[in-house]
Amino acid sequence: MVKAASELFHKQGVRATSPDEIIEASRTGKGQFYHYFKSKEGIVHAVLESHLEAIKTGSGPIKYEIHSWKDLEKWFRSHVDWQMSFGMTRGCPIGTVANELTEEDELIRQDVSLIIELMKYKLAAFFIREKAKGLLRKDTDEERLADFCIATLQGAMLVGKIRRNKRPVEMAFREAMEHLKYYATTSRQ
Amino acid sequence: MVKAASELFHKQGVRATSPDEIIEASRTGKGQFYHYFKSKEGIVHAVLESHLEAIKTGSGPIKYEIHSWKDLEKWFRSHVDWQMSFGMTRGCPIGTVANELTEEDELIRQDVSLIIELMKYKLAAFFIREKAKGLLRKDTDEERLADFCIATLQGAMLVGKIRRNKRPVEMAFREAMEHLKYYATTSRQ
Amino acid sequence: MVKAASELFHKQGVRATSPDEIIEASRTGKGQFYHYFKSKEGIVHAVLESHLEAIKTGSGPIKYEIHSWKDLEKWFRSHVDWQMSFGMTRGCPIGTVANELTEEDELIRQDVSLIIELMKYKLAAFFIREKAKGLLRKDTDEERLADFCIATLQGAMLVGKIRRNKRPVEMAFREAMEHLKYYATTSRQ
Amino acid sequence: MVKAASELFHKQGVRATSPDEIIEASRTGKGQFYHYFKSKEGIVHAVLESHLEAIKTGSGPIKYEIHSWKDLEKWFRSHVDWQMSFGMTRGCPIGTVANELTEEDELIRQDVSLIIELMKYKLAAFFIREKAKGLLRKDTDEERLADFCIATLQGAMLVGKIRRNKRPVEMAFREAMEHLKYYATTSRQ
DNA sequence: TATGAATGAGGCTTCATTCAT
DNA sequence: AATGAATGAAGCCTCATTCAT
Repeated sequence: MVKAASELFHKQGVRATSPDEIIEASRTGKGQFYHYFKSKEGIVHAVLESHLEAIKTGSGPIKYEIHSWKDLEKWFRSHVDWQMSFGMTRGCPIGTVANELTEEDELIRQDVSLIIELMKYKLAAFFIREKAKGLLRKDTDEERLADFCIATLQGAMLVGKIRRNKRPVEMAFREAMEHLKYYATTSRQ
Repeated sequence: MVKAASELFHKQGVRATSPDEIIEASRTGKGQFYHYFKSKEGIVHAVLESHLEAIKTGSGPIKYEIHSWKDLEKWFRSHVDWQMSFGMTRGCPIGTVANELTEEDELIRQDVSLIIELMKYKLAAFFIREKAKGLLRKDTDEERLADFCIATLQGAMLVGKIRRNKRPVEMAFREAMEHLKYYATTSRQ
Repeated sequence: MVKAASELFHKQGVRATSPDEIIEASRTGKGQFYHYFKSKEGIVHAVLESHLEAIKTGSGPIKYEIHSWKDLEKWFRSHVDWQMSFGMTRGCPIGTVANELTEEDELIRQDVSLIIELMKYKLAAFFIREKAKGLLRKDTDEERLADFCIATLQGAMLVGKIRRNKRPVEMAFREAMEHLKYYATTSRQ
Repeated sequence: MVKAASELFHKQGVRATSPDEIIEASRTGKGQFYHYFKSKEGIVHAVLESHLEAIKTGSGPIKYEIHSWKDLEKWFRSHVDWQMSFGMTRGCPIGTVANELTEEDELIRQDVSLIIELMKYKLAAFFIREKAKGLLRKDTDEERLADFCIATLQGAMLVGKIRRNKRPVEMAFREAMEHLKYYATTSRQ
């Protein structure tokens, strides 16, 4: 059920997905839905929790355990690959939900915020370790780099969907990587 | 009417905005709406056209005539400032519309795509001019830089909305600027 | 539409009547209902307003212009007659709505309250006039008598419905009339 | 469970109370509910039986053992007091259930009818005894007086709830008492 | 006995659009 | 050009009840 919802939210957004549609896709009854999730917001929450879990545990198509520059490259890469598997018709599943937020959806906003922060710390952890190893410039702000990665990622995927084209995504990712590596290379100087 | 719709779409998204709401906000009648815009899609199109126009003509809060690094900095800066004026509760108005696209909305997708491309060429134009002046590394791919700018912009604003915080936006922008300037500084070497 | 709703509310109560049922009974469309009445509460309000009007103008089956003891008798009498026309299966249409009120229904409560107050003053007016003519004991509290009439009326009709029997209604009304007339007769002493 | 249901029915009516609500309020499971009461009608029946029992045995807040005019006064009085304890937001619990009856609810109607008849005979018993003692006019119809009491009671409490005010209740009760006592006083003549 | 998952009909409301004036 | 009444499909949710454990 959560899986069906997750898929639909990713495909067409939260607003465009009705409980009925989720119910039909998951072959259950109406009551079941409202038995497990008090409301539509409830299932959005559940879907986001499942995303959080996927990032934590490394299930899901994207691996967040980054231990080398190669891994980071792969992290970017797997996003494009995944997006391409949908013919460039979708963006990031989390970004898609996030973008639809309004001031009313404070609870959901917090869920998304938590996910973004987790992503951020997973990335920052890599930079911190690199710095500890002396492979990164001393004056690097690791969180800043993580924020930068996430922004580029989210934006690139959105543009990819808009343009239905992987090129801008790859271009943005390449520039981002180059920028990040610059911190590494110069550290060796 | 288009203005009212634009405001509502930015605030709460397209799907969450009903023709009735637009009609009420613009103090018109139902007939008017369907007279001028054949359908809801019609007004989305009109709103996007108005954004396109705003970018072209430089009306609107963001200036796309970039003639110096200062201007580019200002371009980023004015996005955060604008976002802050809504208490960090909204993202980019174009990104917000774009995000809700599904495979059905091909026409609207093209409208958004056009806007993104315009933005891109406005940015690329700056890099091209800089290169022409010999102030940018010869091997720079100007479009790539433009793609990178737009991705970072869209992503950063989205994260800003998610976190309800300007910090990650500023951080991402700073990194992006640093990266871009790197092309300039090294060009002097 | 209001008429159809009024009839259904009287027959089965407000809660047991769905907008759909009203819509079907009045042969309109769903949208029409919500176009005229913002909500179900809206039509309850409208129905109550129509009752208020009926009392004010004297349309409706009960006449509130009471100018003699005969009229008062007839006022009671016409209530039983009306109730009998439904085979003693219904109570007072206003009481029926009133009884379903909860603390949430403050607006509706005020509507009903207004009707009851109108009924009260129509009745009190008669007693006042009688007193003015010297046909009622000087120490009579006219409002009190009116309150008493309304209470007996409402209670008797409810009991009539419960028992499906006109007897208790008539009995209660007879006692009430006797009590009221006592004020008149003793005034002659 | 019956107690929880009774409370909820009194507060918001039968229709507005779902089995789920009763189950939650009584901290049981769904199965329990349908095990003990075959249906929602079943628990309404049980609640009414508990009211009947309360009147028979004199448990409950209202005493029906009336042996003096003082007791009768107290009978009326305790109703207002009880109603006031809910801030004049509720009517008579039996009247509330009764009001929602439709032609379908024949079984429940009979339950309520039985209660009303019991109330009636308890009251009539007092008048019969008074007459036997020669303290009531010979031509008094005791049942009629009882019907009158119950009607006034039900109606007054309903009006009290409508107006959220104890005054009309007290006024109606005072008139009723005066009327009843008139039978006693004149009997002495 | 006891628990709560499962069911699907139906309740209230909004939506996008068309029609009549 | 302008107004808002009319339409009915669909959206979100609750209800009363049954079933499986």
